[in-house]
Amino acid sequence: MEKGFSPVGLRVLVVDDDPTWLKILEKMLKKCSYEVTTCGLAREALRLLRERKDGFDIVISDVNMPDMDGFKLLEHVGLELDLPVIMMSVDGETSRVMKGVQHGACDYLLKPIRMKELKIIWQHVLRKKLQEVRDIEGCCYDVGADWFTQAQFLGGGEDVSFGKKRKDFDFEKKLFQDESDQSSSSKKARVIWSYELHQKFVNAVNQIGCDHKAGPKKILDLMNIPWLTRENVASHLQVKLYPSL
DNA sequence: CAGAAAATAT
DNA sequence: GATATTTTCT
Repeated sequence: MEKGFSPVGLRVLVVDDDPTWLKILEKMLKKCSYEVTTCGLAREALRLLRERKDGFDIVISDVNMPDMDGFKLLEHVGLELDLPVIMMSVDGETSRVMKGVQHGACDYLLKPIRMKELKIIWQHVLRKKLQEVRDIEGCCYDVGADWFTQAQFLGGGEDVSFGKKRKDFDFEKKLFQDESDQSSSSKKARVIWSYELHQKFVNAVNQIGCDHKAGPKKILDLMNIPWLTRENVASHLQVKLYPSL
């Protein structure tokens, strides 16, 4: 077991596409005397992690990022590096939290995040290390298929009435699909058109001017946002230009 | 590739 | 249930 484990200097990698949160988290984490590294792109994070194997102790990542689903990142990290990963998002939607945990997140934080919560994240690092020791010492786990029963229980948790077997079944079906199908290739993350982003959009449209045709392609180029797709712009354009339809 | 419309997700 | 965003189809 680690003799002198200390939360001080814990190497934390923070991943969030929102630069504001990145700054805030960095500041908070540093106050906790952690060593902080931040990055705004999931891919970048993955690159850093691969580049400096054993260079971080824990990862804190936002769930929905435009360039890559946070779950995918979580999966890769857990698989390739076996580091504890904490997921975070603004909403506490049950299905997503569940998904995060199922995919190996050691914790799920809700924004806004408080110091209190960050101060104790080192426990996950320690816990993981202790767990590894146990595993090595040969402790057998009964990997019973109880999760299925539990999922059923959780699924019906919000609606505890009988006679809804059909619905429950569908729910389980979805869970299964999550586990198998897209386990490696997650769905496209939704783009959140923040004021800032919309601003860039408008800017681009203006730059193109009234004389030229402001097609999604050109707008996209002018916005110069790496992870944004033409479709994203197209749909946004559709709504902003023909609000009534 | 652009635009409309249908499908989903939040 | 309304709204926001994605996917599908022409």
